[in-house]
Amino acid sequence: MDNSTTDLIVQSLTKAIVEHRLEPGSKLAEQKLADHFGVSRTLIRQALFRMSQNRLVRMEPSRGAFVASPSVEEAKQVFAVRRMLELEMAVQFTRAATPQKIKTLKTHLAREAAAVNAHDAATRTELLGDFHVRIAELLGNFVLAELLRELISRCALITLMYQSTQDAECSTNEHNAIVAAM
Amino acid sequence: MDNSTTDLIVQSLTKAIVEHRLEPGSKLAEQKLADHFGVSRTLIRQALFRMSQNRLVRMEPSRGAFVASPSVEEAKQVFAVRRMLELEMAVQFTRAATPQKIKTLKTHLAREAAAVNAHDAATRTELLGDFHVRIAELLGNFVLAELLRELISRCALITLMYQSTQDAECSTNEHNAIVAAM
DNA sequence: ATCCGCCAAAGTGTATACAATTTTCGAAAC
DNA sequence: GTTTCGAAAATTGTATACACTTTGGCGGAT
Repeated sequence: MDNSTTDLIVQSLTKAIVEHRLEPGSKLAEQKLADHFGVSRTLIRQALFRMSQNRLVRMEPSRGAFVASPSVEEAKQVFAVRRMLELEMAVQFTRAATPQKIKTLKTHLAREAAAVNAHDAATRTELLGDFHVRIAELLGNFVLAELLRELISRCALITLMYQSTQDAECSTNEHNAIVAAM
Repeated sequence: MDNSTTDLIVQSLTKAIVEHRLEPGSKLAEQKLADHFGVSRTLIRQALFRMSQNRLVRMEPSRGAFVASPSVEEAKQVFAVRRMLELEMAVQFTRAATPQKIKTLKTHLAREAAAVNAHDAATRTELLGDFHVRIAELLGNFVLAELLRELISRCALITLMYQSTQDAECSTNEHNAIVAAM
């Protein structure tokens, strides 16, 4: 089946949510989105359906789709899972690391640094998350990489929601420390 | 939005795949399924779409949906992720365990044993997987629990595919050992 | 002024229609 | 006998239609 168009819509909406252009809790009316993207409701529904599966969107029966607004409790759990995976992943990576692989990570860190210097918050956040996805890929575990990507999207939404109260995200400095330790 | 009907279809198909009534690689024609379930293709497509997200179904553009047949490589990766999570989870649980919680697990083990004695392979497999989901729930992390459930479905499909070559699943004995160690 | 019921408007849920693509199968060519 | 071509049939992808539910507001009763 061809879901390339749906994919584009998912990506576009995901980006909008993660970049906070769509606020948590706001309604995602199907017809409005359909008009906006110039497609029928069918494709919009598919996209919303998918996004409700990775929890960026919440759907209520007969009431429609809304940008997810995870509770504090759920937020903690998502972070806990992410931490679990990334911790164990770091351990495994230090065992499997080769100079070549470490070099790849260092290249990534350089890009992070560039984004920080350019005060480009959007790509900075993106790269901060990608760091861990990259490690999963270097471990050769693409299943893990994909799972992480999903978790990271959820985390991005959460950090934006609770920005003021919580700032637990990995910093570029921490990433540098991790790579240095290998 | 109401997806209760779709949910039923997903559950039914998932069960069929995990119980090996639908072989990996076999075609899932929309109209046939629609007739079988007595609904329109719309709902079938939603169900297949969802199942392709948790990788029990693979979809090819313009060619349709097929029961997934993960490669050996992917199988290893899925197991690796599952092992990572369950390992770290066990560690955390031993720290957070209370007599009450251990008792809950023991009850679960009793049910596992019953299924083994009754030679009920289907519920046995189900309970073997549920053991870890239960631990996640006892940890209070429902996000983790749900993630695990998904991974376990994938694992079930994989073990059925490679049954002859690989038998790496946790046994009831191992579960007993884990609980005893707490 | 507030509350209740009712109707219109808007929105969702499912089915169906239709275009586009793939598959199937038979006949012709080699 | 095998391969190749092409048209019919089947299947997928998207749009649209329609029934049903929710929402919002207006008028009247209290």
